[in-house]
Amino acid sequence: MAATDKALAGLRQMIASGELGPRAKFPPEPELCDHLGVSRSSLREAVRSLAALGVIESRHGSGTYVSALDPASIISRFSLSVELIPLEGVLELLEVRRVLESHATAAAAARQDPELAIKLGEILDRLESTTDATEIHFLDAEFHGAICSAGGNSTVTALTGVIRGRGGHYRIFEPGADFNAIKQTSDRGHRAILSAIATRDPAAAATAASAHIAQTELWLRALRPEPQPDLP
Amino acid sequence: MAATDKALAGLRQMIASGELGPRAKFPPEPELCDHLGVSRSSLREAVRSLAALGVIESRHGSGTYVSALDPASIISRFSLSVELIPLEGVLELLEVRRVLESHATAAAAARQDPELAIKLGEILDRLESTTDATEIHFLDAEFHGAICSAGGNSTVTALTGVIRGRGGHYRIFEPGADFNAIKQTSDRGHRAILSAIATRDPAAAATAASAHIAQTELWLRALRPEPQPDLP
DNA sequence: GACCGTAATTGGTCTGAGGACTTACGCTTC
DNA sequence: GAAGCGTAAGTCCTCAGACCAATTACGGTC
Repeated sequence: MAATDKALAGLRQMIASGELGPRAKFPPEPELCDHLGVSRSSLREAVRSLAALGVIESRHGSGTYVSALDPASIISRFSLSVELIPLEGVLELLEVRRVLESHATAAAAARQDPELAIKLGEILDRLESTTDATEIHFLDAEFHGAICSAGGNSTVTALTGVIRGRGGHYRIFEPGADFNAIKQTSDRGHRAILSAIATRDPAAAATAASAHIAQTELWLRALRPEPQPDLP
Repeated sequence: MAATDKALAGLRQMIASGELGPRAKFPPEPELCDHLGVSRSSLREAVRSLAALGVIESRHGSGTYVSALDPASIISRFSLSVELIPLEGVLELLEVRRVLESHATAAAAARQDPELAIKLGEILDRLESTTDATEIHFLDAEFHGAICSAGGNSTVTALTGVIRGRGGHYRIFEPGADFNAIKQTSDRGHRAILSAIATRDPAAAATAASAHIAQTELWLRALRPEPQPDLP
């Protein structure tokens, strides 16, 4: 077995066996090297692998720790890879988002939280009064994110958030020929979702959310140009 | 900016900008080090990070390549981290599986593929005639996996597969007090799903799948003992 | 008891060397 | 001329040692 793989397996086993629970601290690197029987380079590469997956966190000068191991933060790490997926793959991901977010929107509507509808209304007021692509993207994420949070499953919120972030790299809302038509359709979709939530109608909320995201899928299918995400 | 982060950003940018497409080959390590301005150690740690996320593949003696970048294979990489999530988190994940697999099962029922029903029936015949925990787990995965595949979205298949793999580490089907009752309930659930698919009733299929997975959630809530997954 | 500076601990980075695997090329052979 | 084979080049993998940077812990000072 290769050195790095051996280290990787050893580290995972330490967590899986319960020897180290969430937020627990690993022994210092030299000690781990001795315990796992690999060099420091190989150990560090293994640690990096698990850190990329959100399982481990290294803090300079402090130590190496097991992460909180909650699904939401682990899923958030996917954005690093999902943002690189080409358009064809994004369409498959959007179906996942449509199904999950439709479910979450229905749950949000069933929750009967009056403050949610007020908050969403404020977001939409701002969203409808702007034409700046960046701000549109931000407010759209805030709107859908708030609904998913109200749905009560943080894993769903994280997963839909990652997918939404990827789709956002395709500039649907760039000022252009169809900009006004697309923006109006999008705004109407948002209002339909809010209306269903405000009237506490889960079925209507699910349908509205599903239709709204399906519309996004259609737009993405229409614009097949090359992706050009800006990375930090 | 830290060296490894600089290398990580550089590598991602090479892919995101389109300079390197799926399956493209990276320059040799020394060349990349020079281009990115970091040492080989830092570069290799960055490569390991992206490899863990399924974005990059290193082949010993050959070179470093961009992966196929398809959503299914990237999502499959999640199993490395999802398998370490504690029980509380698994319950949230199971809700995701319930929603997605319910959707996929409905889609499979709508597909009207006679061979699918035959194949599923054979799997259930074998599943109902065994009491071996390992074989039960394997056949259960085969049954649900075949249905998801028929649903037509490989991302959904990969995602539900990862979650199912995690839940499987909790030994619901260990011979014990409630073994017979649980097994019979599970078998009935599978038959209900198959029946809905065979009669091409998407709504019934969705309901049956949802109920079946919801039942699994109940069982997992009931057994709160420590997780003990066996890792390779 | 609170504050602060120093020392110890720990992860981050770089360099250099040799080993292991894959691939490509040229040679031999039929 | 084509197939098989062995060698050589290319490339990633692993190890070792040294030094840097950030955090933490300790002791002294006020």
